Amino acid sequence: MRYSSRREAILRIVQGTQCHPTADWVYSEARKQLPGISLGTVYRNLKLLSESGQLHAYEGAGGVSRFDGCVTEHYHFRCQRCGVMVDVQEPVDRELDRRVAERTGLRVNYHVLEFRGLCVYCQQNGTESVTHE
Amino acid sequence: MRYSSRREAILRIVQGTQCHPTADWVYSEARKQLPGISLGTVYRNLKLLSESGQLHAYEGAGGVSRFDGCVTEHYHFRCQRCGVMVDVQEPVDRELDRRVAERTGLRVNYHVLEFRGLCVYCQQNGTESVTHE
DNA sequence: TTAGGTGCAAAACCTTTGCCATCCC
DNA sequence: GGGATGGCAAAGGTTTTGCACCTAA
Repeated sequence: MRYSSRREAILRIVQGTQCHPTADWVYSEARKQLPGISLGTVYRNLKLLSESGQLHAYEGAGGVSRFDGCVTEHYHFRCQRCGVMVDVQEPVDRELDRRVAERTGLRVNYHVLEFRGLCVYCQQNGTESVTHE
Repeated sequence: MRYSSRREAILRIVQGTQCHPTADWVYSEARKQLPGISLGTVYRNLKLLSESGQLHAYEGAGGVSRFDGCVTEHYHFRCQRCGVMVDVQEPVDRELDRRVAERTGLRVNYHVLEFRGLCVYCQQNGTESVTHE
């Protein structure tokens, strides 16, 4: 994969945030640095970067993907009301993969675990609008 | 929610399969019984049924939702090559939710766990086409 | 030089929605 | 009768893609 300034910027943007951004959020950030960048380029590079393991992609509610520059295995929590995605500090259980593989014959590479519920903000603001983050 | 023959048929179709179907698959099955049914109706009812807890929806790869008539908590495996989704018989760890909730202040209702890897078929047919299931 | 990267816009894709007719209750 | 449902088709939002033009190596 050849060097490209757009790809580097995109990777840095994703790595530089904890917010598990959508492609659209990355696009608007990228335009601050590279006003001429196009949305297609953002999508193309997010895909390339995730295929090459430099970031991770998670399918989100409503068919919107979220990206994560932290490629160390970890779990997530997603708020059922506002959709915010945060990291969860809980040890990853690799033993689980081994056990399932042995029992089923499936080849298990890893597992994705997502807790669902209400984030702290939404617990306190249940009836208000859904724009915080 | 009032009775409707389309909704009943749709629910039965989802409950009657183990394949975690997409909306499109449900649509094509439904047309066998009700040739005049429309795709919009299938989507509307899948949404209603999942909101009322009579089935579960999972966001899939490529922004495609898959539905599950088995609403008992359980884990899944998804093949990274062909996308097939199967149930995994592994006890659900509710203690995990309690622990995370206590530690983080998040309200955790449940968690979604998906194993990823290669299904038995794809382990043996790695280079062929991707249409089996 | 040249294969890979980019901008732009169109297309593809899945899903939702508006409108009017139809069906439960 | 009246409000929920359904058919149809158009619109919506996200992501991909074709093509001509750049750019890194």
